[in-house]
Amino acid sequence: MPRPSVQSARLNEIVEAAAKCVAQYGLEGVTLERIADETGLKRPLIRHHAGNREEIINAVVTHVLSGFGELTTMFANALPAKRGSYTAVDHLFDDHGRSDPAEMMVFQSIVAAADRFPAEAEALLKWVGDFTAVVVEAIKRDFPEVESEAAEAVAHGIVALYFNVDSLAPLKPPLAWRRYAKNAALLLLRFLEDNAGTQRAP
Amino acid sequence: MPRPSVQSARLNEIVEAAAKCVAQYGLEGVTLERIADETGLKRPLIRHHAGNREEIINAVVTHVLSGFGELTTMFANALPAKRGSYTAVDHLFDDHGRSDPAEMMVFQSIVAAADRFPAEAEALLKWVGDFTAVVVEAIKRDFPEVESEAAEAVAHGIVALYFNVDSLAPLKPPLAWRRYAKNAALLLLRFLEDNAGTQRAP
DNA sequence: TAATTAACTGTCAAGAGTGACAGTTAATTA
DNA sequence: TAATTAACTGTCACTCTTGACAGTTAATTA
Repeated sequence: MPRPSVQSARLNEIVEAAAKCVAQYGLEGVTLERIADETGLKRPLIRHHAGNREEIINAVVTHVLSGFGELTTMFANALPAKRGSYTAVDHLFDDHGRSDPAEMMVFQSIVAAADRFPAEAEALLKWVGDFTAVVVEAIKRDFPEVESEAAEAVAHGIVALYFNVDSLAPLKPPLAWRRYAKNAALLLLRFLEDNAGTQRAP
Repeated sequence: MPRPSVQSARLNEIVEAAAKCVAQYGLEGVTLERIADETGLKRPLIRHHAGNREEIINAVVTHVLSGFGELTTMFANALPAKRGSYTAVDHLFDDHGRSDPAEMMVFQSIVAAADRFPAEAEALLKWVGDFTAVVVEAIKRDFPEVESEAAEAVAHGIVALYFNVDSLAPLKPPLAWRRYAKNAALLLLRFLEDNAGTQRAP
């Protein structure tokens, strides 16, 4: 008999809006007023649904972190058993399956505030490791003879190129830069192609 | 006969302190109080020497940007005529000649705020292009026969790896990651070594 | 040593943001 | 249609930050 609750839906709206604020202004730039403007809701309502400023910031951070977690599993599942490393590169550097640009900026904000958010920073580091590990696994499936060190180097290179493209996106870099990044990633795989089983120290 | 002025020295201190604040808290997190704490000066003195909040933020941004400019020329000058590309990788991935970690965080803050600082964002983009161009030139000197597209891809890859290592530094990643990054950079150069003059499309 | 001028301090008013709460509106069901 | 409960609004007090300015201290030279 009560009025139906929209709490969870509103909470989601609010967290998404707060994420946009974090992306633009950083963690310190999150104000209830900005969230209110972004959502079209009145400021006191923001607090009613999502708690105080600190709770909202925590919610954004955990939301983004869990989003990253999902991204990793989706990414891992999208890789076929053979030539998975090439599929990975396609996924990462074609618009297909890109991450939300705002999320990447939240990522950077947490990194910058690592001192004040040690637990979150650690989770983020773990995520980067897990994400890279997915690429490493794909590489090892495709190139079973490759040395672990080389597989790690290539995987880290691919992930670094991906992060870089995404994190520079707000600067609106020339389109060619994305192509260069993808080509560089492919060059790293080419090395494995040409040297699998016959590595020397790099 | 007046008391000697320390204006310029103080201004420098203040801008450096403000840069630290930007690194930790983002552009929105810069407060005169934090700068005062960082420098040990009283808040009103901050304003006396460096102007109001907005002017200080602008000063930080231009200071960091010009620092990047210097970094580029120093970097370019440090590269010998032959095997300059390898020297570049050594410089970028060994502690030698690293950039101030705070500056990298300011970089990220400006990127995030690109909408509100279009001119600064453009300058930053130009800087990234210039910095990459230095690597491209070194590559072309070392591998004169290489296709331009491949040289760009390798240079972008090396720079991306460098940016990535620096921007993740606050997370205190495992030491191995830096080695992986350097190895990936070297693998990119290896590709040029093995394929100079006999390139096919990647 | 006295004049001069810059460095520095204390303090207050104005503005922005947060937190809290009373009160109003609206949707559902008995 | 009346009761119930959640969504929503208006507003006030408190805190934090900025901007401003009067006043004090200190170093240099005439």
